[in-house]
Amino acid sequence: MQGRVAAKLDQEIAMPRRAPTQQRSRERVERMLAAAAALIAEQGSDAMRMGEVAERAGVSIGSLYQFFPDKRAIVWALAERYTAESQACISAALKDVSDAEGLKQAFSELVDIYYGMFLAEPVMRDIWSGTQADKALRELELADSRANARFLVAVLKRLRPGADTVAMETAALLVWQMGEAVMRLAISVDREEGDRLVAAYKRMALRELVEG
Amino acid sequence: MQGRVAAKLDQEIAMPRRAPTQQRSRERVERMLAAAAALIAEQGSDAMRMGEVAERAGVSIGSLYQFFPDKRAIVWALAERYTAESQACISAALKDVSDAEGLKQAFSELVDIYYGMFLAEPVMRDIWSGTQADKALRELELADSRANARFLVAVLKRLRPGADTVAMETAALLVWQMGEAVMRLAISVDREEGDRLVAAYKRMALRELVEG
DNA sequence: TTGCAAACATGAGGATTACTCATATTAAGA
DNA sequence: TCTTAATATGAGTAATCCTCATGTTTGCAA
Repeated sequence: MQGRVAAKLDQEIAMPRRAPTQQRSRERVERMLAAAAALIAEQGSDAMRMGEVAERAGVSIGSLYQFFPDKRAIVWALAERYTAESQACISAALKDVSDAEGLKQAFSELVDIYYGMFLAEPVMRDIWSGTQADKALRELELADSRANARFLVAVLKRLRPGADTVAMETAALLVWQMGEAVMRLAISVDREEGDRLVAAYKRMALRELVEG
Repeated sequence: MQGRVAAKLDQEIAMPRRAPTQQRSRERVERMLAAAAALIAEQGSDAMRMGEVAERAGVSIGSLYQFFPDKRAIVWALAERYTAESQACISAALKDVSDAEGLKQAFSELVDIYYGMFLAEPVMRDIWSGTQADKALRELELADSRANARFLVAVLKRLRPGADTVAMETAALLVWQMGEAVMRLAISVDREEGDRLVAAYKRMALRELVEG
């Protein structure tokens, strides 16, 4: 992304400049996000132009900047929604796992769901592909991975009560971040190889999680 | 990165617009790359300004564009040098490996060297952190991973002559790309956790490579 | 109902920056 | 020495993010 924006060396977390309080403005903010998502789906977030977002949302450029301090903040807001959704999903899937077989099943399903989302959701794919270049997004992804790792650690503690907690936390975080990397890789090669890579990752991660 | 450049939807591979043939211009190109590297080390490649690169290299902005079609091309040229260097290093380290113990030792050393480079080389760190956002760089990294994976596969074939080649290739590529991801993660958390993550990755990858 | 403050809306314009191009200069071969 | 291709220059172009002065609407208390 972004000329001016990137020049700012202090990449502070991008938050809404002003939270919309009225019904009218809340709807307008929704339209802005929807327009941004559509444009990202069409051309990618780098090619997304603020003027185009405003136009498509039916608002002025000024209104856009009333609620989003800069371009990154829009992408961040979309990313945050995705992480919130997926965290809920992951938490639910792992909540009741109590044995190795259950973990295998749940983890395998989660990976498939994630892979499917990466394949099908251009917006998500674009955002998480560009993650590494943006500090705020990188931090969001890391926080997300840590949260997901905690769900995994909870399961692991039930499976292997005796094992070292720090080692478990390390393994869980590793497994999760590797997963993100594998997804990015898998969607950038042809489908067949992508499938193989995801399957291999699944096997590898499960071995690590189950056997320690 | 960057306004105009990013807007170009056809992200063709960035190659020197004109190869310097005279001694004079070759030296100037070297100065440009050195200036770019210095600026990236200081502020990161996003904050690197073309005008600043030219000024620091002691050339005009026009000369810069004589040899590099755009900003990405400069970063790409630097990245390419790093991959060429590291590939030579990896090839050498794996060339004479013939048993599991040797693989463990060689792989472990390579990971340590890589990790050390990520920690110590701000330019390399910056470039590979931003990799995902730039198609040309992503392709370079993938090509690099594939090349390195081939070295690994050669070793694996010696270790386990009977095993499935495609599975080996998948595992090797996976291990390598995961390694890149782990390095990026490791340098973005505190040193202690980073060390733990790298160690866990090493163990995990070796188990996959040795045991299949 | 009315008045008022705060929230919201607007878009022309400022500022930055990647990149071009017409022109001038230098090197290399005939 | 002459000619041509390579190289050098930097003021100017275009694209785009973001600001801000000004106008409008909403919620609410008197």
